[in-house]
Amino acid sequence: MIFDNQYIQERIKKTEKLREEGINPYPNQVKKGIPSKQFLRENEDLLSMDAEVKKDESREYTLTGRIKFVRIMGKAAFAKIEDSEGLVQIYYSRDDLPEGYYNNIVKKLFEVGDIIEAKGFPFVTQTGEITLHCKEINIVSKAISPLPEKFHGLQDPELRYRQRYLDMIMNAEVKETFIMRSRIVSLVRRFFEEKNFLEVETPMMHPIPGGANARPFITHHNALDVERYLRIAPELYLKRLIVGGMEAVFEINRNFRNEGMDHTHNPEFTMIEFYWAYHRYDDLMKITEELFDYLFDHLGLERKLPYGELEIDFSTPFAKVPYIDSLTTIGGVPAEITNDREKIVAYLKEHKIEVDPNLTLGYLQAELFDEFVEGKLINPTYITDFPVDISPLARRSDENPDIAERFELFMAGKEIANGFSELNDPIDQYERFKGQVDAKETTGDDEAMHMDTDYVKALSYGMTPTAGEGIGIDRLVMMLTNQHSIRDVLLFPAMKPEVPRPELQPLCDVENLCKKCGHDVTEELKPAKKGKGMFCIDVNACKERAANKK
RNA sequence: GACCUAUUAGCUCAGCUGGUAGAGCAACUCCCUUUUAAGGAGUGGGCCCAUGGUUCGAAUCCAUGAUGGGUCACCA
Repeated sequence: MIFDNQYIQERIKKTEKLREEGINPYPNQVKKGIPSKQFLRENEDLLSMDAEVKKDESREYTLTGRIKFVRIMGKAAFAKIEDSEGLVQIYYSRDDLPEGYYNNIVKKLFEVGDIIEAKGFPFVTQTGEITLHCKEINIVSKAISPLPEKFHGLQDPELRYRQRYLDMIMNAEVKETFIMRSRIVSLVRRFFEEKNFLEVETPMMHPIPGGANARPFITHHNALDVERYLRIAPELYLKRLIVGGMEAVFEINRNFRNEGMDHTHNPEFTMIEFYWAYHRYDDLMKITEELFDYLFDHLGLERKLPYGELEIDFSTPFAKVPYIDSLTTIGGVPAEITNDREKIVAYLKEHKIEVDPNLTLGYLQAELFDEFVEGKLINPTYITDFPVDISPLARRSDENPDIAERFELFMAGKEIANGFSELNDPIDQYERFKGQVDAKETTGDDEAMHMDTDYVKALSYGMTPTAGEGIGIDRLVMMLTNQHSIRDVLLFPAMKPEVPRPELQPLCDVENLCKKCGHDVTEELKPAKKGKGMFCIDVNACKERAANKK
């Protein structure tokens, strides 16, 4: 049973006791009191009051919050209660409350973890803390589970993620990160709205997974009796909207990828994707820099932020390095190798990286990039002009058909954004999908894209030249809040299921005799392992008895 | 997926080379009308992650598994 813990039982008894006293432990008609910070601010003047006891009994306040500390000193007590803004101290004593209420109710039945309402007037304690002197205290919600230890709080990361609400109660700074996250999302949304982008919502359940290279989650639609795939990216739907005549759209929402989990990957994660007709990929790089400036200005952040041991300089414009150049200038790969498939395979082998030698040049270059370049990109850097064969949805460069008009933005060694001029040639798109389907077959790449003829059909009606980009919101938040695990920027990160403990089996009957010597004084025996019998506690005496038996 | 590491009271943690479990906070019973992680006196509380193995004896040693964390690999 989930309530069989002794501490919970104690608290349930107190809850019953409240009911017996005619007090509802879960009342419904409670209004939020004055915010804690406002209470402290409005009574700051008491601090400079020229009086022996600094107080103002004419002011009346109601505070509501969760009890975090209680200090009882006989007939008077202090407690700290916490609301969403922070802690505030209250004081209550026997003689200020109705007859018997202090001794029998507040002192006995209210405890750390409970949410209460306190009414009274402000005063300043001897140590100079603005405190509410209570004339009335009421229960708002009784907690029957105890809170973790008050000083160390909740440390165990597993419990912090599984019981995030407890983490939030105990670790105030957690809330700060999520407040930042909310502000960032809000500002991103506002930025694009101010640029006259239209926010749209496209399907989360796709008949064909598309828009990225990733394995999807599969679900089933009963009425239609068809498989549906949770979306891995909204890209292909957003571009259908461009075909339909929308010229600037964006969507901020979840993508789902059925892949491994680690400190930068969660099965569901948040992206913004935006599409901008009559623009090209270099416009995207400009607007992305604008977005960062907008965020930093509105969040009041310094342009140089710490990220663990690193310092990241977010000053715009960001560095720009063409993909192939980056292999040499940043990755240190000799230039004569980077365009030769066999040399790349050999070079990778030298560095103890095994690859499928059937991979195309672009994929092999991607191996080089992932291995030698990505981790070294600390300050925000655009890597531009990607190989076409790893960019199946991007438009070819007019100058070089092997290169796509595509960039990715990296910082702290991690990819944050990916954007390109969109491929709007339906025939070329059809061929590229076919290339992906072939890759699926030849190299067994189960993350390669599927043929989406419906999308090609949409393109066949003509799509304006368009540029589109996706920005990983979770990773962006990590960068701006100096968090190193995606789990720390997700309120409820994905976790493996908790395995319930099997019910304890009753101990089978064991003779109360020592297995060695036959001694039968129960107090002098102790059980070995379950079902394995009893043994003497006094080993020497046992040996003696065993010897005598013979 | 590989390797390393952790799992002991509600929480935070001790527990060495095997001898049968400890502290602080929290809880319970008292004392205490300006405390700040309040203080003082006392009491109760443990499937030592699970299952096997070694052993007279395992929280401790070994194996396997579960879950968490870390490193790497995979992955846009």
